[in-house]
Amino acid sequence: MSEKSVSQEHLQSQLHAAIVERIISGDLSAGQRLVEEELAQTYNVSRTPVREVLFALQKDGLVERVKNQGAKVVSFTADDVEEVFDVRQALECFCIPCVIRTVKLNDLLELEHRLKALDQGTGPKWSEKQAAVDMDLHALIKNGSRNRRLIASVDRLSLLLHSLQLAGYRNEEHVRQSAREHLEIIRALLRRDADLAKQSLADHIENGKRHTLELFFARCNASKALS
Amino acid sequence: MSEKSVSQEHLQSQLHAAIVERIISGDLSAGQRLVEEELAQTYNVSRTPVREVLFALQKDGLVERVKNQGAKVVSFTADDVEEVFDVRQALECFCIPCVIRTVKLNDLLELEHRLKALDQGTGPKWSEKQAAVDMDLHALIKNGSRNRRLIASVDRLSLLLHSLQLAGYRNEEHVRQSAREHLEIIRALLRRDADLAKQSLADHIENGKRHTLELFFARCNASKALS
DNA sequence: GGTCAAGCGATCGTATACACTTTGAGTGAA
DNA sequence: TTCACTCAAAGTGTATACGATCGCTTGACC
Repeated sequence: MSEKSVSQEHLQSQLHAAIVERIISGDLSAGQRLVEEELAQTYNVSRTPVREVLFALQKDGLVERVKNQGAKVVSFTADDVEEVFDVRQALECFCIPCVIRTVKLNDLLELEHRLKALDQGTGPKWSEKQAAVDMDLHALIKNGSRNRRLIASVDRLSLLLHSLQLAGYRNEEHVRQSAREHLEIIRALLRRDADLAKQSLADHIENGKRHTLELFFARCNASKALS
Repeated sequence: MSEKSVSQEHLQSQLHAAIVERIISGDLSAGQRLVEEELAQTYNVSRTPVREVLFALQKDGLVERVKNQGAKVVSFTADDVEEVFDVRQALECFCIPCVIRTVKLNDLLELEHRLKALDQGTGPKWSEKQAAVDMDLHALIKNGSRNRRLIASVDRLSLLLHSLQLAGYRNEEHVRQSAREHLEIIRALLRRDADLAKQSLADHIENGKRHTLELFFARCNASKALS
């Protein structure tokens, strides 16, 4: 009540955001138990809203709950990573025909322009800008579906990947390859070539999966080495 | 405590099942308010588990909740129906390549056999048997993906359709057409022809969407006529 | 007569209290 | 030593109580 500035609006929303943030930032690591009473004290609330937030996080796939045993942050396996990427591929590729019908030419051209501008230069915020293009392109695709359920599903999957710090990081070679793939997708869309765009997007997501799995295994081995 | 026989196992699970059942059976109709205290009294429990169940149902997409205003059974629009079918199409078609790799020949042949047996005869439980084949074929496809997240997503979507009593019912002409489409899909799978199987499945789901929308509009007009 | 604000009831959000389940450490006997 | 059992501690599941919010009605004022 004292340090919190905007404690007006729905404890649960704040709590949810706070805990998601802690999971995504890695402050709460995979497998860690989430004891209701502890969280309640941490945030100066009762167990009731904490329980409901844990419930929501379970449905989001960020925590696992076992009856009478409580909740813990999910631990992903390599299979999980594959599954998430595959579902994402299924959904995003499905968007393509609708995207081709509904996308605004200017949006595509702008993305293409930003990509070309980034092609040579390696300015200060180069990789952040690349990541921004990546996000915008994928947003353009999923939003192009005009299907709120599909959009929500893709967002859930993205959240899962973020929660594992398995999104975002790429080494320069990966980023460059990714950029080339983005350009292919955009050009296929510009040509209204649905099949090519689908194929390019599928390849792109498949590569993303491969890179993520490498990162995943690298981390696994790192943590094994510690023990 | 008195009339309930097996009140041992987790109130929430029982409650969840009970309320889902009431929504699917139509006992709780679209748009109907779900007041926590009422439900609590109906089932002789406190508001606490009721709240958590409503929370879960919201995440399942079966009820809508507005802060400080409570929950009500979702009302579907035609757009919602389209969205659900489209996502299902995206997911199930994506399964095909994996299905072709992993499916057991006998399972396909058995389905084909059952379909052929149903082709002419119009025995007593004819349409139930057709519906069973339908379910088994779609189960075979989604399970063939070996992707638990994808399977869970498809199941959620099916639950949504069931909740609107928009699944299951078909007139004889629809059922016959559906059976023909099933046969096409199975034959494409038997030939290991992924593209053809995808196309057949996509067409099949598209037709299902059309029939469901007809049913949906028929019901809308019927309820308009009442008012 | 219409409009807007205060009051009221219904209902939700949160806090607290109690009951039940699970876990694991400790004890005693084979 | 090992196994089985007991029992306490930790933590979840459920019930109840209280405070907060929203929509509707009422009544005064324009």
